[in-house]
Amino acid sequence: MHARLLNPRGAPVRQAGVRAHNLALVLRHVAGAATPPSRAAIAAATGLTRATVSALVDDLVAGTLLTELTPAPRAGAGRPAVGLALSPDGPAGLGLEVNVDYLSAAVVDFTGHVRHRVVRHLDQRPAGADRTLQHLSRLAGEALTRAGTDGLTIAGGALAVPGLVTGDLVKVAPNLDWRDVDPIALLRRATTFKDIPLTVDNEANLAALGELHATPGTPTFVYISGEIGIGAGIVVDGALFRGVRGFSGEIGHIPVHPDGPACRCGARGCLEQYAGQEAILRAAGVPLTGRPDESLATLAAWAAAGDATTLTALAGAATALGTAVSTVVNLLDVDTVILGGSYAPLLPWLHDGVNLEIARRVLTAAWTPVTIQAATLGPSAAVTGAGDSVIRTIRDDPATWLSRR
Amino acid sequence: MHARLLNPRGAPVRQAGVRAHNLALVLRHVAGAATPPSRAAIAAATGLTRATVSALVDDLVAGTLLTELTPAPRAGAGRPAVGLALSPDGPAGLGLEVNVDYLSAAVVDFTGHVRHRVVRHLDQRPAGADRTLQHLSRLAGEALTRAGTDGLTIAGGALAVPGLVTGDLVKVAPNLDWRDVDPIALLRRATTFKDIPLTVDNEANLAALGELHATPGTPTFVYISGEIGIGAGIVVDGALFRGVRGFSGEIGHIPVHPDGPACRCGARGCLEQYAGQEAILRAAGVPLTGRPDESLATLAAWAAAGDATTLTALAGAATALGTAVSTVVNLLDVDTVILGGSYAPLLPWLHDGVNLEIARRVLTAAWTPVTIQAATLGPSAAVTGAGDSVIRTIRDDPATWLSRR
DNA sequence: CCATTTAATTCAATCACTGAACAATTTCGT
DNA sequence: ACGAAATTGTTCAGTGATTGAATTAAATGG
Repeated sequence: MHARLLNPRGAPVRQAGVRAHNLALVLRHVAGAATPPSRAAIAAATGLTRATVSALVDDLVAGTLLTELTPAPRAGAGRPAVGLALSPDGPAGLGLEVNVDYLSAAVVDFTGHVRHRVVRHLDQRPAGADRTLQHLSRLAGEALTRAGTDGLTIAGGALAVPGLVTGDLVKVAPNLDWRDVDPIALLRRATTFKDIPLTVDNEANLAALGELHATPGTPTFVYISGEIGIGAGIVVDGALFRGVRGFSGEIGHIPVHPDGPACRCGARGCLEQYAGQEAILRAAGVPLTGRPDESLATLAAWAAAGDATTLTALAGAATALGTAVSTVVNLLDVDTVILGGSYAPLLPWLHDGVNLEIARRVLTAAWTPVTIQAATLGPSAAVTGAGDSVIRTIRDDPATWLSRR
Repeated sequence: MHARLLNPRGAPVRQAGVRAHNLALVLRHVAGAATPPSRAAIAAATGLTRATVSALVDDLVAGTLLTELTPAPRAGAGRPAVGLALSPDGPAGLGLEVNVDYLSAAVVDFTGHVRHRVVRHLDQRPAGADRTLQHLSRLAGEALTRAGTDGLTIAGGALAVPGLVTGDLVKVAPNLDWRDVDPIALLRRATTFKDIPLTVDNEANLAALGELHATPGTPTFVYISGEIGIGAGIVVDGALFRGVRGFSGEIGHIPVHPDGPACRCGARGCLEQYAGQEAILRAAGVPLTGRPDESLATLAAWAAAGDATTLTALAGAATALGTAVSTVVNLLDVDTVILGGSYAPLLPWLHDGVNLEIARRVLTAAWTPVTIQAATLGPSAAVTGAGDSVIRTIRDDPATWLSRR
């Protein structure tokens, strides 16, 4: 039984590649361990020899990715083990988010903890990409100076956008009215981002990554983000499934009733028309104040009070959502669906309806019970996931990071 | 820029792993080359040195995976290159297929060519798993003796089944009326399969693999198999997407009209009710003789003759299929859809309807044109794919094969 | 017929991991 | 209190795979 090395597209592998792999292996083990493991424990768990692990750990400690803890009081005889843990002083990631009614920035340290987070609630629709990103730059500046006083090094930044992203380009963000925007170019005008590498991704994708790391033990799931639009992030075996161009997860435009009401996208009967935030609010009769967060609070309050119209509205949304989720499960055979965005607080009223549809429509429901759960990160999932995604690239491939310093 | 080694689940990597990877790299390059490359050409293309490539090629030739061709007449000066090609005498794969109205076995050699193929048309529904697999054993015996006279070594076998497969167990094959069948155990009763490793997989999955290798250059697509049921094989970046338990691709039970006619699965309005073989034949008024192949031929003939009822039936199926395909594309962002099974010969009458729905319903259709094409392998896609899947495991990881001989 | 050119092999050097021996540090038993 | 036992971590020679330069092999061309 020997390990298989899979290098996605035909690149040769030299000895350095072995080292790169094993560095990642050790780092992953430390990150996933319940309690700070010793070098010997890592060796036992990974199958590497203690000698090799020592050498690898030395490299990782020198690169500030790992820290040695003070020897813990140990049970039994023997030299006390020095525990190893991810270094809180290691490289940190900057998460950025542009959304319809707020901007946000966050600093996530190498252990995955959110060290700083700033939010500005403000309708971004009238501003336009240019001013919005200028505003975001200032917000990011605040977060970065705070990170600086902590002595953190920022390894990179990731921007979450509610729209279709290919590469680093935003093709369309319908609710922001963006088209073919290059947000990195616009952000780089600020001196704050002189030499920080930046990436852009869809909001649901990054939120899904955030949830992935917030709930270890569920490496395969679909995250559904219910905002004004409905997006999904598909995570398979701990990795985002992006599709050929990066446009995967457009669950909001799955046809639920092919001849249903017209959708903004030009088609008819899309999921958004039944389970989108605005559709639910309208069906429940909640007055649209222009502040989605307030309207949503009202909806939840009415539902909690048992208002019949509201409950009917939510039941309808749940059925439509359940139909779409059934489609997803039939196609992808995922066993976990995480409901995020505005769905998270509404889950108590959605849960049964969604489950009923799944029981009806998913062919394999009998053998593969599907778990529906609320997102744990709440509204900050996307920024957190964005910051997290930066440090994940280092965690997944520490060798390149170490060689660059 | 150095290569990343990713080992899916934390196994350590030693030098032998490097060799394993580079063996696969060389083999893949030879397999994908338009014309038999020399050692020097491989070195140039892969980035390895000529010395290394020589060593690797020697191993592969010794293991009968590669053969040296007689030096080709070369243009220009210099020592003539000896071309390298996949060996037709290398390990071969046995493909097996159980379907509703036929059994089939095929031998695929290491180059991917089908060397032998046998088919028995016979309704399997009354037989039951036990007798069906006994019958298949005999059929496989024929193919294997023929392979033996060719001097081929059979490395393993794969069985295609129209049903839900987890691991090596068939949970359900509705149209065969199988439940919790262990086909490998039943096949192993025959001495034919004394020590050949066997696997089982869904028919659409294996057909998709067959198409993958028959149409190089399309590493990401969805293969839709229109038989009595409708299944799909999802191929992403050259690999099957199986889902958590292996139940992915159940496209036949995507809800098209959630309140539509009842389906065998217990739900309502599943795709199968609109675009399944029986639904189309019924709508077109083709008499059901019990021989699906004959009925299908009649349908095609009537369509070609311009029969109005038939054309309406096909248009309806196309719309439903297009709705389901739109869902798939919205979710997975694939750019190619391959229609196989009974859909392949009907494509001329389905094409426009499917495309129309995609244009309407796929949000990103403007930037990601979706190609709809007919399967190239025809009805033998699954057996071929099954045989192919065996030699693919060797091609993807020649090192383990070499070490086992 | 010899210079040129391209292909393939040989061989010392390098790099990462292994395995065994060793050093370090603690607990346990008497 | 002290040595035996246990456990962690390091050192070092050995092994396997790749590199790179030198060498051998086999053709063309003037």
